[in-house]
Amino acid sequence: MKQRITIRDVAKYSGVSSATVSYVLNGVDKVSTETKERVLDAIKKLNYQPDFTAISLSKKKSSILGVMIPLIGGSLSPLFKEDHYYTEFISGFEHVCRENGYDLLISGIENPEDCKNWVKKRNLDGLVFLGLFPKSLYEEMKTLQIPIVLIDIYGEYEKHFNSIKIADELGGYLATKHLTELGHRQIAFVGPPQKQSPVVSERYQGYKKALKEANIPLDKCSTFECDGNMESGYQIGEKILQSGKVFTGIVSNSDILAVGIISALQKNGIKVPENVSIVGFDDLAFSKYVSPALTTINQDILQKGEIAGQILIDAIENSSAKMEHVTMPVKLVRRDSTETLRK
Amino acid sequence: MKQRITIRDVAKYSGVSSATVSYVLNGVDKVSTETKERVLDAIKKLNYQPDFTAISLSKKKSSILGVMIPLIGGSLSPLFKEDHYYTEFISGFEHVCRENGYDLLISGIENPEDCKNWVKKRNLDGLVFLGLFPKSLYEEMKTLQIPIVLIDIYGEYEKHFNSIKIADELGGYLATKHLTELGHRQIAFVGPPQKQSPVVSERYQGYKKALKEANIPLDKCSTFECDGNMESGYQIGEKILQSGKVFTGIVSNSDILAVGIISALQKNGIKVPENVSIVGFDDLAFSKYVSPALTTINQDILQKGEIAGQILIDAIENSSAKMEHVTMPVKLVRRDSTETLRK
DNA sequence: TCACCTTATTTAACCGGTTAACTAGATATC
DNA sequence: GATATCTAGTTAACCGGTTAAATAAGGTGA
Repeated sequence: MKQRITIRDVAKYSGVSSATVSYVLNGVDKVSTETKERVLDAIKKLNYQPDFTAISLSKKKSSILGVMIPLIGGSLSPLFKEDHYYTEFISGFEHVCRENGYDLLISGIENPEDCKNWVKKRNLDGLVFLGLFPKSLYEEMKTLQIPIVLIDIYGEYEKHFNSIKIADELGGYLATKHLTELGHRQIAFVGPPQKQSPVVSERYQGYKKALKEANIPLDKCSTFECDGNMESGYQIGEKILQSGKVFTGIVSNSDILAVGIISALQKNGIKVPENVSIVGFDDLAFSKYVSPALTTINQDILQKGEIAGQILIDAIENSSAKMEHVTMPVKLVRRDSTETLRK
Repeated sequence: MKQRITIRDVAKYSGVSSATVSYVLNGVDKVSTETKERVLDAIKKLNYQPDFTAISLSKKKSSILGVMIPLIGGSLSPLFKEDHYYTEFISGFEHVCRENGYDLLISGIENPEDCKNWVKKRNLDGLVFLGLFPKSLYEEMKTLQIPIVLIDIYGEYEKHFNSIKIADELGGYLATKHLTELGHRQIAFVGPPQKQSPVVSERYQGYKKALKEANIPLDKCSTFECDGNMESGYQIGEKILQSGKVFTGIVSNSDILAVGIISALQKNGIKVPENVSIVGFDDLAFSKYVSPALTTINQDILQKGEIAGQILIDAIENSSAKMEHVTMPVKLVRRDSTETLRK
């Protein structure tokens, strides 16, 4: 069995103590230039690779960041499976992690205890919460001594953690205004229950605002509640048709939902955008290529992931770092799922 | 600063040595029932959580499995961002990991050295390669003493590692046969270059076989090469139109490509399936909901991830485990992107 | 010349577990 | 009754790093 090259091997080879090697490795300014060179030489010659496990143990710092994703039914939320949001976010996050020597651990979390234990057992240095978790979890997290970033979370817990979100209300507003400007006056809003998700609530506020500006009474429109996945969008699409009400415009809380809705409408002979215009939200990678290409509210998810990583790493390495609350911009991207109202 | 509860605290509390606690924790049959109870009681009372970092160091086993994803341009492959394949796989993989007390680390890999060092520095217990890597990487991996699972890899390296793949040739055959049975005789095959990807090559073999069975000379058809992402599919869609040749059927190497192709066709006034029938490959979560819903070759990606996890964990925990080579089934799922050839 | 800093380096304890080797007492074997 | 084997523990070294404290050598100032 091939033995691992340890710091002591390097020490022996270069004729110094292991402490000196460690100092060289950590850039502690205590070592003479020649010794340093000898050590670095030995490291190269022996192809020494530090063992992060040992470093973690003694420094109590793992250089690992955790990405927490809600579990539903014991499995990563169905959303994870179908929503590019997660992968785009993780791509950005991973990039920053890698560039700074951190690794990322992904885990589904079912209850607060699990999460806390997970952090403890792995000595995680930081955490990002990707998705909506029960309140008790945030409560538990307060007692954790590591930086945490909440993504897309509103409410009381913002105070206690770093947070990144987007201009959700503006997004809802822009989406709706786009439709009113195209002449639509019967506009439905589709999304998960606002009580569950403040993000939806924010977007809904924007929706209401745009309706008001266009002098459209709220009672001419309707809100449809559903889960966040495509299947749910499909079902809500059918429900809209069965509702008896006629809508010429739909504001969807996500592209994922929009795709499901469009699928249901088209299956029932309703054409998008000829009969119904629909605006999505997120501008996922695939939204440009579905048919019709989605008009949607763009957010830079990749960058969101990068910022999350930066905030965490900054907080870890720079103890004077302040709590961060970032609100990222949104913009309307016009494609083919919306058009001027036909008389 | 709150101190961590260690095994020695538990030992002191229950009046035994730390070794005894360790034995209890590891189920070593050396401890009397009463002592065991006392220890377990102390663990509960003190809310002791083992430190996996320390365990990793002494056992040289981290309980962490690595998921390696190719980097392109320093960032997780663009495919990762848009292809549900990855998330579905990871969902399955994560599930098995979690149930067995493993965590998963995700990292983009640029070159073989990185990968090897990564494994060393984190003491990873096992690895899954998700995507296509340069040959030199597999070569390097041979020297690693941990179980590895290759996903969708053909060729010489199969011998040295566990592998999971699907019946690719059959898939290509079924997709093509479906089109010939619908009366199509001008059928294009679209996918990444076969030289790069043996998976594509396999599927192409199936395609050829089906054409032959239908007495369609190969030269009436064409192969189009592209990358694996949607944008690439879109471009190839336009290229097909510009090629001057007329195809009524397209076999696409993936749903991702198919969506891009359809997008391009529709933008140019070509209707799917009225003018062109197209068969995808993978049956991703969203393929049911795009318009038209994709006829495609289904594979169970979630299960693929689960099997990958099982193979790794089995190999880690059971030293007598043999090398595994799994070929998973495929089946045609008929939806709306294909129809009988119109005269 | 002596006391006092600096600087470069070593020593050794520590992080929180595991585990081989040892021990003491009880039980079995001949 | 002497010896071997089991059982239920303990001791202490070890995993591979870090780091506070000790040390040795050289340089300064009075």
